[in-house]
Amino acid sequence: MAIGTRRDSGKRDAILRAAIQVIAETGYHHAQISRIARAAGVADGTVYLYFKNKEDLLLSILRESIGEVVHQLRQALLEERGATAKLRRIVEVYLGDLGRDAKLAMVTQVHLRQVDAEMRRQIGDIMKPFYHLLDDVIDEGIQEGVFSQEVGHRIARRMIFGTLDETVTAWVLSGSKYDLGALAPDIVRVLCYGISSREQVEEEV
Amino acid sequence: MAIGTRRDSGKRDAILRAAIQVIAETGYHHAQISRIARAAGVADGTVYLYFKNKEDLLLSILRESIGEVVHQLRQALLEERGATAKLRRIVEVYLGDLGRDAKLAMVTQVHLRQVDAEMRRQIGDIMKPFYHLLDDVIDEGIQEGVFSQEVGHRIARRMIFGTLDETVTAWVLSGSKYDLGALAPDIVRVLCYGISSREQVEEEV
Amino acid sequence: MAIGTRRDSGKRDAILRAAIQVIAETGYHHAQISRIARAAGVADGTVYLYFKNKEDLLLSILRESIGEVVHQLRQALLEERGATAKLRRIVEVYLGDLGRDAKLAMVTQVHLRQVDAEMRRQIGDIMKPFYHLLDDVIDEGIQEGVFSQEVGHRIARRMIFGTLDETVTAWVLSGSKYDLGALAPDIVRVLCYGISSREQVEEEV
Amino acid sequence: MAIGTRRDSGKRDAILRAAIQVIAETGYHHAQISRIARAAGVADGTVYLYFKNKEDLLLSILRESIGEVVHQLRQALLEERGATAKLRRIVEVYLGDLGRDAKLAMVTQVHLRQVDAEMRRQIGDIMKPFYHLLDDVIDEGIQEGVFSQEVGHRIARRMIFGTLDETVTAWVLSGSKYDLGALAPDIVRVLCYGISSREQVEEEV
DNA sequence: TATGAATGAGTTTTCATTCAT
DNA sequence: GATGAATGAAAACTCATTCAT
Repeated sequence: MAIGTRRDSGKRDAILRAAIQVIAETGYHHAQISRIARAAGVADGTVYLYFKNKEDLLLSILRESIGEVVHQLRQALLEERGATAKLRRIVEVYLGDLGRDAKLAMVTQVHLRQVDAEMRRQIGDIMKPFYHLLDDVIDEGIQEGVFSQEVGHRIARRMIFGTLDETVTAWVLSGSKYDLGALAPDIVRVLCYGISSREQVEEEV
Repeated sequence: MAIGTRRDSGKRDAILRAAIQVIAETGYHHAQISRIARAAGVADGTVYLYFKNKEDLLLSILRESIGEVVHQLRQALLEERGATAKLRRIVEVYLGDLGRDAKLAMVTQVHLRQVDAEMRRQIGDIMKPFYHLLDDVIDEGIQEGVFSQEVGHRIARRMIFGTLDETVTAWVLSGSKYDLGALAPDIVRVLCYGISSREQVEEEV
Repeated sequence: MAIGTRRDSGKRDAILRAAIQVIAETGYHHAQISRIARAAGVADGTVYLYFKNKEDLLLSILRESIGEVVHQLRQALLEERGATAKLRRIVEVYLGDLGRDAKLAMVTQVHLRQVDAEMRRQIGDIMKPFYHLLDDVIDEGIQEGVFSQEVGHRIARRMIFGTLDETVTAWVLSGSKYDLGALAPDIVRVLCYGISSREQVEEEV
Repeated sequence: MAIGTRRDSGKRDAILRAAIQVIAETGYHHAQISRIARAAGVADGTVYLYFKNKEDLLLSILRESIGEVVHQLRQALLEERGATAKLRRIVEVYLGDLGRDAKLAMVTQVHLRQVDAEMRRQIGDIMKPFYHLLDDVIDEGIQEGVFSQEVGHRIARRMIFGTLDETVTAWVLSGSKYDLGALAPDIVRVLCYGISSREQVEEEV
């Protein structure tokens, strides 16, 4: 995503790209710094000129990719009116972005999880802007009256994020063979209306 | 859950229980076999009389706990009529069981993920019976006309599992302070009807 | 010295002896654990069953050799009457012991010093019993009236220890070619009467 | 001492001073060239314009400071008549100079020793002029009849140097809190007459 | 069955030194 | 003379697993 699109510090980008490549192939614990360095065309020590340590390198991948998603989302949401439209856009951008970079998705969905408690906390911090974005849209929907106020913020957010996460992980683990972005409309529908049929809902109404 | 309820081979159970304890405390990678053995009151080598290796020990924890959940669910679902009631029961039992054993939940939700791609595949295999159970209930709901046939099986299953998973993980990471089982009704509602408000749905209908 | 004379834990002694050998040959910083292990006929990991780390291994060498010297000195001093006789015995045992094991002397006099401040503090702690022994003899001499009470404890102790240390170091660095123990009588005389000639002293008296 | 007193090549002096400062604070092995360079206000590479390598930098500190001591001693000894007076002056200048620069003393007494055998040999070479100075005074004393000819040159020199060295090291390690130079008279007395009391000596005479 | 002493493979990180500018 | 980005060699320590008893 964002990584590598800027012109400055070519080596830093090269290392990040190489890291995604190598981690996607071999997993976090088997991704040796020396392999990443070789793939980036730099010496081992050069990695440490740009990243504090291996952990920092991994977190930088997440930070910059999720940062880019959040950045794109902020732009995109300016164009949308209404919480439902904004939620749709969130799902589209999230699945679209990850669906376009299977290697990055492999790293964030699978390998990034192979870390200890301390790193998980840091990952949580990095994800916060995305959570806040979701929360804001949920808030807006409740204000507008299009989202149920009976469903708590937290439950709504966890459903949305849990569904997206499970969807991307399943796509990655199955080999990234189908078009992930194409699932967006169905995902949005199920997030908004659940799995119940219309008839069922009408009856209850 | 299932672990320790049977009377045979007390050492095997002792080792499994010790493993859950030690992994919950220190994480998978820091959970040394020697520490687990000491906690179980056996020698290091004895662990290898009951489990092929450390990986097998970890998978056994998941296999037996998820196996017990599935077993309980099968019993429970016999008492329920209608797909919606069955889905409700699944959520109740799942959240109830994990909510009663925070250490086990910590292991399955957090530490179990810190493994490589090959183990992820095996975890998928272990989870299959649970997925099938979900699929059967979704099927039944579509037949009955209470679940929408427009929503695909896979998307429905991933939404349900993704939501449950994210809910349990959030509970574990926040310190298991509140009653997880108490969330079941809200979770069921959001799974069935989504986050949209009733008024919104009526309008659309 | 003490190392290897006891019958228990043959591997621990083997590792200590190998460490003295390898450190004497290559210096502390170049003495790789794997080389020490190979020289001792054990696996690398075995070293860590007996010693906490490389630093602990080095300190153990000093602790046990100086411990043995102090032990021998305590025994020997029981046989002596008078502070001068005791001082003579200290010098004899000290030079005699180190003079009999050039490799050990090389380690304690040269390589052991190549360590950081924290280890130096620990070395100081290990040397304390030896310093105390010196102090006790100096005290006794002053009581008896054979040692000058004008010379402070500390200065006396530093002269004695500084002279012994410099003597052993010079012997080691020159290749341990002569008989170190044979220097004892001259050393004792210079410690007691200094470098002044008798005539000079008489004149002043 | 000598460092920084000459007007030429300000950078060389700046680097030497910075090196003493940084080594005194962090120890030889932790004193990175980049830190020394930063403290001196020059680039890393600049250090190598003035010193062959890190080892050469360290040896230069010793060479120039001991060189200055020897130079001062040569001047001072011209003013003295008699071996005893000269020895007194040596002790005064040595303890006085080091006592005035605790950082430099820390480097020469503690950190400078943390080096390998090869550097030890070079350190020995640098110390030679000081040893020769001692030897000359001892010679003179024997000629004059004030120093005993029974005590060998080497033993006398090692006692003198060992005592001085141990005294300075103890001062440095205890935090340089007291006046080192003030110890000179007591040190001289103990070097000349040893630790024996006058009564004791008279009896023996 | 049970023990536990012994094994040995495997990798991040630092930092003195170089050299193109 | 001066810079500082880039280099790359080098080693301690952990811990899952084995196997003789």
